Amino acid sequence: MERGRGALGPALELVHTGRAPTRAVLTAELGVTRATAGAVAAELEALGLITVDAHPAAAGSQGRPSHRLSVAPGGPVVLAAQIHADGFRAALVGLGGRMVATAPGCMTVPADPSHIIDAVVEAGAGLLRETGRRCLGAGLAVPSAVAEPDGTALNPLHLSWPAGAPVRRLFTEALAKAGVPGPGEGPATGVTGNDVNLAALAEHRHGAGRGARHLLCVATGHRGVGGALVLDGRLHSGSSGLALEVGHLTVNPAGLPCHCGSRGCLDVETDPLAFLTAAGRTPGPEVSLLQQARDLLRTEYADPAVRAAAELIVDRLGLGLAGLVNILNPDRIILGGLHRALLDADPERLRAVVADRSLWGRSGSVPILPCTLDFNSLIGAAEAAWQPVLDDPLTVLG
Amino acid sequence: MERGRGALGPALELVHTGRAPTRAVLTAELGVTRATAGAVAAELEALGLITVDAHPAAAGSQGRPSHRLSVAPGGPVVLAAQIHADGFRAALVGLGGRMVATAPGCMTVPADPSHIIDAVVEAGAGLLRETGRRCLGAGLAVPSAVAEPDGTALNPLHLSWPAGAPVRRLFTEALAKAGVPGPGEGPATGVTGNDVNLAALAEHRHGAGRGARHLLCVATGHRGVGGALVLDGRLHSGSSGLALEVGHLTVNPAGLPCHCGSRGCLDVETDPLAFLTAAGRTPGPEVSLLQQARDLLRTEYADPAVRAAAELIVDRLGLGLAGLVNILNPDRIILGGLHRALLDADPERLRAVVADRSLWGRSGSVPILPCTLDFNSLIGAAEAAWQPVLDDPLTVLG
DNA sequence: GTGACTTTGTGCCGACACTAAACAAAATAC
DNA sequence: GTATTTTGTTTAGTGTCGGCACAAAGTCAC
Repeated sequence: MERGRGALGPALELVHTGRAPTRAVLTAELGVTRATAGAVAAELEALGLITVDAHPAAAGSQGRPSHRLSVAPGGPVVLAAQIHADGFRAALVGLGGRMVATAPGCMTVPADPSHIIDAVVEAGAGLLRETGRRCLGAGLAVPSAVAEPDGTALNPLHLSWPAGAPVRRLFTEALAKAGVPGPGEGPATGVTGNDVNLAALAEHRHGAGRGARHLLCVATGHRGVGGALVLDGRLHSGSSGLALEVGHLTVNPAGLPCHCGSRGCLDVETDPLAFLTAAGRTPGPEVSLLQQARDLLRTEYADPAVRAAAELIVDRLGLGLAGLVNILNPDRIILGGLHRALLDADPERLRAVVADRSLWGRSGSVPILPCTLDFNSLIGAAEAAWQPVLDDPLTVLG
Repeated sequence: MERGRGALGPALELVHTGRAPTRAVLTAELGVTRATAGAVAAELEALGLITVDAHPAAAGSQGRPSHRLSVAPGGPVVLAAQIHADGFRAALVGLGGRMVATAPGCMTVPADPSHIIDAVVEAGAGLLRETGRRCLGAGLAVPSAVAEPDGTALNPLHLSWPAGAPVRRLFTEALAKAGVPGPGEGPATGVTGNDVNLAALAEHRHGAGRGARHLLCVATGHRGVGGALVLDGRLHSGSSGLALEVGHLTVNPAGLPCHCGSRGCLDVETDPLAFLTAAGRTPGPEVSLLQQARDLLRTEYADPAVRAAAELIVDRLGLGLAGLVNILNPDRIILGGLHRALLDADPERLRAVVADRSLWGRSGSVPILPCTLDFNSLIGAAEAAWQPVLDDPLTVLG
């Protein structure tokens, strides 16, 4: 008597995000009867996705103690991959955002995207062979806007890739070449997305964005600024995957010219290079601009010139965030990269600027938080790969 | 043998928006079997919401001709109300966006919002008494941002209302006072929203926005600029109803100061007053600014000064729209008010500016269309009032 | 016209996800 | 030790929908 197919996906997502620690909570969250929740949990356990503790946890409260629901420790995984300016990283990620195995691979990124995509997939496939875990999908994060439905990288700025590189196709081909299995008998099909978008998804599921209904993420990488919006738990990437290109909001009308044709864009006014320049430093070639900017902020914040530069960047960032608040009206903002470091250095200043410059900020200001997840783009790539399973476990696992 | 409760809402919405002219199309659109679609149609007919033609329409194509599905002509209605700078308007609106009866009431708007809300509701209640139609809900459009979940009007700019007027409460109280019945036994509860938001909803259901998945609307009233976004058929109004306050995007860094503290905002650079000023006209007090701007554009577009002013405003509007395209990535843009008139005057110029200044505009540009619906805010208020019925007809009607 | 074909609509049955309600289990409360 | 509270399971039943066969109403070919 197998019951609960319709509620299976939502139930798995609740356990996955840690919002259903017991069957009793699951019952309440799903809005179904105890019988249904029990059947659903039993079926997810039979599928090998979750485990139900044999012995109830320490009671503490009144009534029959409940058995703990958790993600199955030895359960299936997805292959997660990330490509960034300094190289790549591959990992196996289980449900609950758990990193099961990682293969950091630092190297210079070649101009031919297929080489590095092959390499990162091969690294992931190696992890699969070592661990022997079942693989249900694969996701890749790239530092570029990814156009839908083509799956092409439009502006791989930090990489020396050609614009329009067909990253999804290359990823899927690499998965087939490396023999990475999908949920069925065929090879896995690769999910590919922008790194900031995927990081936002990860933060929403497992990090500082939990529980937000309208989550805005803004982050700097090495150059430029990326944005992402998670609406009701789903990534909003626009009609062709190109939404939240927030880098060209005007934040300094008299500012630097930008390649977009305007001046004083968020992109060129708040990225690591802008900060280093404002502080009067000439960036060196040894480590990444982001690293140099972070180091400067950490070690020399007492220096008035550094502090003034930070405040200048914060003011401009605040102007940009205020513009986004007026347009998107999020209930939470999460910052990553250099912006996160700037928030940590002086949280009040940024919050004050945003509240002052957004239309309704004075009545009820938006919480602005640092991101909390390590490797959030990587975890986000895994989240995207898990999505089909979370939507309909039975069809995928059958 | 009542079947098809789950698909009832989607089916009604398909008939309501004219996307399901026959049961065969309904079957395909719902993705169910013919049996289910037939049962659903029968139940909606039994509820008095739709009619199924007794005789099949002229065949034309091969196979058995299908019976026509349409909105029930004498079916229930909702009370729709709109308040604008020049007064108010009330109407009864049936399914399909059909205006069944209207009561235009022009007058000056008093500083006390409850007076005019009482008046517009009383006008609507009069229509209900005259026609004897069953009323299932009520919606009100106001020219102000409406904060959620409070239902207060934050910036009733064109009206002399106090900021923060509790319009939803006043509306609901007026409905009770006037004895407007809701779907159950109690009085109707009023739905209240910003006029541009509601207009966007109406255009999406019955106008130029049909079929768009990510629809952006931008419109000028008399002063300022409003925006709205319809995502997958649902209005996106942000976490507290304040999204798409697009008026403070910077479109002219050296421009006029704005009350928001910045300069050159879309609000002050592209509204009717900006156009009249740019054309060297001093606006008179006799008709509304919007009317004067439209008249000038229609009658004197040949005048080089007027044409240059129009092009200036179009260029600035294009810059603002390009910024929104970068952030929202819509698949269609609809313009209303003066912006609509400017688009009509020179469609190519605006499209070119948006394509040129948006990041990905050159590869695939966004269609920009004029709005097509008369009284779209009013119809939108009705749409919002119909929403509970469209979501779950059985619960509302019993 | 007549028959073949195409498309639409309906009746019947079964699958199945879920509810309802009674029962059972395991803790705390007094 | 008994009552109470909360959790979990069993059983029966309900309602929605898919599958399938059949019927209806047109066009097309000749």
